[in-house]
Amino acid sequence: MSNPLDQVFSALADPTRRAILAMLLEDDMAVTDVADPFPMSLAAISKHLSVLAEAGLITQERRGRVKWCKLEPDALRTASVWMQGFGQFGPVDLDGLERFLAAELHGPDLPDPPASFSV
Amino acid sequence: MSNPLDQVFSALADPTRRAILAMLLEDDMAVTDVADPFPMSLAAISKHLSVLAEAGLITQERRGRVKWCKLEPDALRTASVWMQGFGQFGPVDLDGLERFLAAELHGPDLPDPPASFSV
DNA sequence: CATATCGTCAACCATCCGGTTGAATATGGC
DNA sequence: GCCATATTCAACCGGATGGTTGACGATATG
Repeated sequence: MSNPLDQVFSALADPTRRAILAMLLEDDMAVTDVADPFPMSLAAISKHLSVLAEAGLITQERRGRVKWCKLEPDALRTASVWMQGFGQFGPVDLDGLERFLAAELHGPDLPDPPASFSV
Repeated sequence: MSNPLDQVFSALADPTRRAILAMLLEDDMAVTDVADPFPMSLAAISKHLSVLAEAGLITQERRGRVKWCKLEPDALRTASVWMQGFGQFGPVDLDGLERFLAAELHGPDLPDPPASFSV
């Protein structure tokens, strides 16, 4: 699965990983802190972070004994460009955003992380 | 996996399915014709089409004994909106497009479908 | 009616995925 | 040196995925 689009899309296909990205949008975080709001083991989150890192969606820098995770939003660009081949999804489609949030918010499953960001 | 973002992203995570979408961008097609360029069974393609349909990325309409597959690019909008939360990937990022195509074209694996569209 | 075409269904298989647990490997602080 | 903290590793498990094959139900066509 070396294809970068494969990696990016399949990384994004998991709600836990999308939630992690949303958290990192607010600030860089240590692995332990990323794991905190999730109802699963630290090892599981560590694996999720590896997937995100291999897709290029985050980078991880070890400083001391803590490993800092940093969002790399540029990695979304290839995927975004690919999708744009199917129509123009302008950056400010507020209509679509509204419908999307409406559909999503009384939605599922996930824990409770940072709020304000849809998973 | 009822979450629509889960469905869309994981549908997009497979290169065969992305290739199918690219083919349907040019024209509606019957299942058999979709399957033609791929080195796998008709049943396999039929399953891929089901995945795409459940994600809302295509619709299928049976007319006579042939089932026509039609692209539904609107389904990409929720995913696109989600990604836009991470930065502004405007609809015309030609710089990114160029890098992306360069990286992709001497790329992988897939059969030979319609060309002109990166998988 | 007989036959060919279109597409799905069902069973099966190998592999991947998301999770667990427990042990192991740093590194930091006292 | 000793203990706690931060993170990964390794083995395991159940369920999803992507593919195969063969049989089947519809729909055209001669």
